[in-house]
Amino acid sequence: MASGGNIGRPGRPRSGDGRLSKKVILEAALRIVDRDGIEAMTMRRLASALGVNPMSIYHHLPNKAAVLSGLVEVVFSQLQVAAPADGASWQDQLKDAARAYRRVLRTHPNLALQIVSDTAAVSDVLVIAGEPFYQALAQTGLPPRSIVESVDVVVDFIHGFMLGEASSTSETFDLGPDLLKRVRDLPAGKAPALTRVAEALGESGFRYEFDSGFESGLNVLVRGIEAGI
Amino acid sequence: MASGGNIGRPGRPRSGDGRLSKKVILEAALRIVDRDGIEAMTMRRLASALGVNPMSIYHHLPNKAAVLSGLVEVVFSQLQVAAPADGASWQDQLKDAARAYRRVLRTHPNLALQIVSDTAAVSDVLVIAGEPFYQALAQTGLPPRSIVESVDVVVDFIHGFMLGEASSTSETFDLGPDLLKRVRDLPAGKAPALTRVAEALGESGFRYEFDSGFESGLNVLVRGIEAGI
DNA sequence: ACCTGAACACCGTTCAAGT
DNA sequence: ACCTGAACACCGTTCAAGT
Repeated sequence: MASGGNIGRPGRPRSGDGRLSKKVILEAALRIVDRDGIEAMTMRRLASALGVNPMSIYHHLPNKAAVLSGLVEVVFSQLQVAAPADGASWQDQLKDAARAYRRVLRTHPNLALQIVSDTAAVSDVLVIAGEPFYQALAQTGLPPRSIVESVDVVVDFIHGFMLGEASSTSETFDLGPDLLKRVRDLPAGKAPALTRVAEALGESGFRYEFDSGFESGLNVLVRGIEAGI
Repeated sequence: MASGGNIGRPGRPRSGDGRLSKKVILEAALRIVDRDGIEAMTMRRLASALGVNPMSIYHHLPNKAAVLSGLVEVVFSQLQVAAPADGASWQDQLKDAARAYRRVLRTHPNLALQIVSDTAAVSDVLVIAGEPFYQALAQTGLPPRSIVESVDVVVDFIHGFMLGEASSTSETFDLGPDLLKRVRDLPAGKAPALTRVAEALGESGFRYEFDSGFESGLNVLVRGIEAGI
């Protein structure tokens, strides 16, 4: 189904029949990025994954940058926010929009850096991806300018958060023991406030949970927006 | 001064005398990144900027990744927050810490992506860079766990913000006309809330100012943290 | 100890040629 | 119109050799 009426190995067009297209190229590229990381996505490896000459790709996409931008578009087009439950508060709608956005980025962690930094490619789709955020904030009664600023701070937070999350592998990022040790090795009095917090939390307390970290960030943001109304 | 008792062209050791060192290598690398961007920083170009064989660098730094991580450390070591004015509220201290952090990243915009994504290199210096944030939040009376979460949301916001700012060049990012056009080209009813905001602001209203965007983000965050006390 | 030259296994992309 | 092969100007890094 992925490549038309193809009876060969699934998902991989038999060389000769399944004509190359932007769509199949980007699908193959995304597969490489997801499996082996962004640095593995070279034009030559992409071509060989497609069973094709490296130069063939250039008939459908002008260069490597266009392939990567194309991937950003593909991923963003997958973003779907469930229509908000009718009775939901704007606070909950805003949080749902943020969670949906995070969910999409998490599906392709190896692409996160590209997504978050390829502003050109993003802004093409952002007018659609951003709608749920505007939808939620429209109900606050805030002036348009404040709505834009509120969306920005939420999106910036998500981007920053995703960078941290994407560069880690496990669900929980265990910097407890490591951080505690580093803090203790510090010249005395160099970072007293951090030291006090670290000692109070102890080893286990510093274990970072991405899910709860994300939620607590959302809480701060929502309350901050509320306070500005 | 940059390279010891050197009488040759300033800042550039005469080949032969000024022995290579991690320090001079990183200084040259940072110059390349600042001037020509991160992708221009190749081992071969770095070597030629130093007037040296490409392989010589490997005697002081194990590989290219180490050069880039080294740059992150160099930049972070420049971070200095002025000691807080004695009467300053924790809110103002937190904002000052954030502004100082942004200021450092802005000094090397071409390195922003690397800084924000090289978590390993960052965390080495973060125990020191983070202190002003902990200092400020210690005065809130929040429990240690909440302090950590508050620092995280602020830092994540700054990181996300910096990505947007670094990938733009001018002070003000003028997506007004462009965005308005794109919104109007949208299938009707596809993004009503965004459309309403965009029309209300008009072309000029959408002109994005990074400085005021950053400040309004800080305000939301500070008020959100206040509300959690 | 520090530096080098030649070499290897890659890159992205141009260009002229094939069907 | 689409695909290809050979070639160009690069990469990062290893290894053996020089001082």
